[in-house]
Amino acid sequence: MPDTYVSNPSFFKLDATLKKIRNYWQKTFDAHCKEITVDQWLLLENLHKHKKITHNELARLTSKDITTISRIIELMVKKGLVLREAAQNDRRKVFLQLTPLGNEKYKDVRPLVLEMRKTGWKDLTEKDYVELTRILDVIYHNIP
Amino acid sequence: MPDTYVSNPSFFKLDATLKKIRNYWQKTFDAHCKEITVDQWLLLENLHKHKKITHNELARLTSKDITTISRIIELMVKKGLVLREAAQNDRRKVFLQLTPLGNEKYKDVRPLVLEMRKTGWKDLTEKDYVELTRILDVIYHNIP
DNA sequence: TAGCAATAGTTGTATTAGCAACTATAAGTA
DNA sequence: TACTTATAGTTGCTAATACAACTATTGCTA
Repeated sequence: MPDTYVSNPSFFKLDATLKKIRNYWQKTFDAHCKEITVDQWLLLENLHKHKKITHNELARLTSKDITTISRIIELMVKKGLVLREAAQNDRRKVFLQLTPLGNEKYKDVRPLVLEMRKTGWKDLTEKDYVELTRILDVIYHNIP
Repeated sequence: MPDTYVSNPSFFKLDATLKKIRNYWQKTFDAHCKEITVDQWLLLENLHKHKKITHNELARLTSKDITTISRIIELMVKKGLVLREAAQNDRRKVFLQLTPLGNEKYKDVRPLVLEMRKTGWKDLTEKDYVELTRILDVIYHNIP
């Protein structure tokens, strides 16, 4: 591998792109008074999809630390979006699920998210999507 | 664009990959007792390259908020890596530059970074690098 | 059964992130 | 010159991140 790749800041480009996306999403949420953060949205999306899961499972699904999950969920419980429910057969576990308000919020915010994804992918093809996915997967699995 | 791309979590994959890289870098720094964070390294790298720049310029170069720069630099000054120097002709400006210790730190950490970049790019080609760069650039510029 | 390891989750602490509000200085304009 | 606007940077606040240390519970094993 030529030194140019090695010295070229791909990490930086990933970081800058992600920050741009994150900022755009947050500003759009704010502009539409959705009162939700980008990461809270990610948890909302996963809770909507998986219905009833634990902190640990949510952490694995979102690539977030379980302590981070614990704190974001705390905020979402305070907002009335999420319900914590102790598991019957294992008193260490806590099941998480969306409240009716949480489900409403999901339906309310989702169209915005679809629009924003479209905006980001404008002028890119299916092949580009496959390529990006492939390359990121290789990088991900290269790292111990 | 088919709905699969729109609904597919490319944001999530970017986030997960970046987190994986960031974690790996930090753990490697820690394992070698470099006493530096990933973002402090990014500033160190830019200060080494540009010698003498302001907070604002550093913010633009790193895609970071100027408040974030201000606080990271604060920590680096405390560590003796960076020197703040008031500009002569404009008393609002502060020039930043590496101390001799900062330059040492750069030379000390850089080999680790090169190694880690190689690890991440293992099994990927020059074409992959160009593709990734191109796609991320398009996404970046798609976003208002 | 007693003891130890593993698992689920929380709390403490430090770092990064970004917005709003602030001070200080410089530049442009009536 | 006086007033307004723009620029450079800091501070307050809230959120997300990650490691370490902790509690509580479960499972394994001698």
